[in-house]
Amino acid sequence: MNTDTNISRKEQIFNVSSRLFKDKGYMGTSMRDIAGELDIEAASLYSHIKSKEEILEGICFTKADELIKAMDEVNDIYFNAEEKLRMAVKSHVKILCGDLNNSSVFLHEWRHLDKPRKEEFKLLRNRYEGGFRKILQDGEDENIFEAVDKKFASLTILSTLNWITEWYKPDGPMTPEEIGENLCNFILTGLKKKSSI
Amino acid sequence: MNTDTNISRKEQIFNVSSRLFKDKGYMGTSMRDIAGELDIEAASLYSHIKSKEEILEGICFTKADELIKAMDEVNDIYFNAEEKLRMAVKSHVKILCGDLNNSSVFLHEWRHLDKPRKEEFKLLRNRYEGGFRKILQDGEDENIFEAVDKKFASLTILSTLNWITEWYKPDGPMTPEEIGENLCNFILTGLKKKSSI
DNA sequence: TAATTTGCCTAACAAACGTTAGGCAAAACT
DNA sequence: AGTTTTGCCTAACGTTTGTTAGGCAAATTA
Repeated sequence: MNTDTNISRKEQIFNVSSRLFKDKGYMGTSMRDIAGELDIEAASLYSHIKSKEEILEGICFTKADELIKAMDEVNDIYFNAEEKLRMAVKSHVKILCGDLNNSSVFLHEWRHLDKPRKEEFKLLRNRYEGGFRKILQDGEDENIFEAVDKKFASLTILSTLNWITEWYKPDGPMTPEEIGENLCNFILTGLKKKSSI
Repeated sequence: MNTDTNISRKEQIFNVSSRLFKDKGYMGTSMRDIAGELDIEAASLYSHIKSKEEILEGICFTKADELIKAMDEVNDIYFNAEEKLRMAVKSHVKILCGDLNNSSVFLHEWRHLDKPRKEEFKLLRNRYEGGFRKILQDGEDENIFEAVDKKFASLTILSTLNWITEWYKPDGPMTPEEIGENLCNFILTGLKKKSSI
């Protein structure tokens, strides 16, 4: 029945939680809901975790780290801005699509973190967005991208990418790679200097 | 102090609620929170409304109607696809920016509607998205847009537009009209046939 | 002026919430 | 073998939740 037979109970709790948080929201999901999915009592969860917030924290910060790490790699490996942007977009899409539940929680439920952790999270997120801003700036310096407002453009790009979690279905007609490819083209047609087409 | 002095208490409740729902989510906002903002007791709210859900319903469906009505108008007035798309995008941005709180609730909190109302809502939303799909199809038929997957493209467009509510500030440097204009250009560069540039 | 409606109040409700305490059997170690 | 640890249990806690009942003064209507 449960295919998660060889992963720890703690991981099971996180998996179940991220699914429920995605579907009903952090605030709409009770400890009893989570426990119910695992056929145990709510109180039993506390043998494995410290609090409900710990689950949300774990999900949000793990995902943030994953994205930031991927962005750092892109900046290490590639040199020209177009290539960087292509790879950044693709790995963003890949990370999101590969883990829809956690990604959705990362994108929408972080605001229910308590005050200090929330500020910490926003710093991380801004650092990640900064990665995109920098790539856009590089492209402008290299004279291959239009001069655009970096904040505006990076948020527009991310908005396009993030909405994927709302409609992407793993068994749908497009693979994450194809989606990434399409979105890249869409974004780059808007960004590239017309003279270079 | 309260500039809402000549609007009904019911409207005040809706206004306050949409702000709180946006900031803390529907599930994170209690009737006592709402009442507190109006300096009355939670029980007093029930002189004006039937339930908490009624507030959420009101916000979500009012906004949905507003958007659908605007889309119908666009299709009535304009004829060629590019013009239609420009106007659809602009009125979408205008409606969102003109009422950030309600828009944000409309976009993110609808899933907390109860079962039957939620299904009803999803139908409306799909009808609205259908408006965009149709415009894209028109453009393809008129031979001015690239042939693209309509569902994919319309969702990509909407994702770009909807993210506005996350960062747009009424006192920021750009007006909703300018934003709409920029986003139109961004989207249309990606869509228009290269031969027609 | 009398009657009615409006808009708030206090008090309370049952249910659901996150979490703690203490216990107990089975599994894991020494 | 005896000891410790693990992972669950039941029971309960204090709080917060949406909502109802009933009352009462001020505003509105007749």
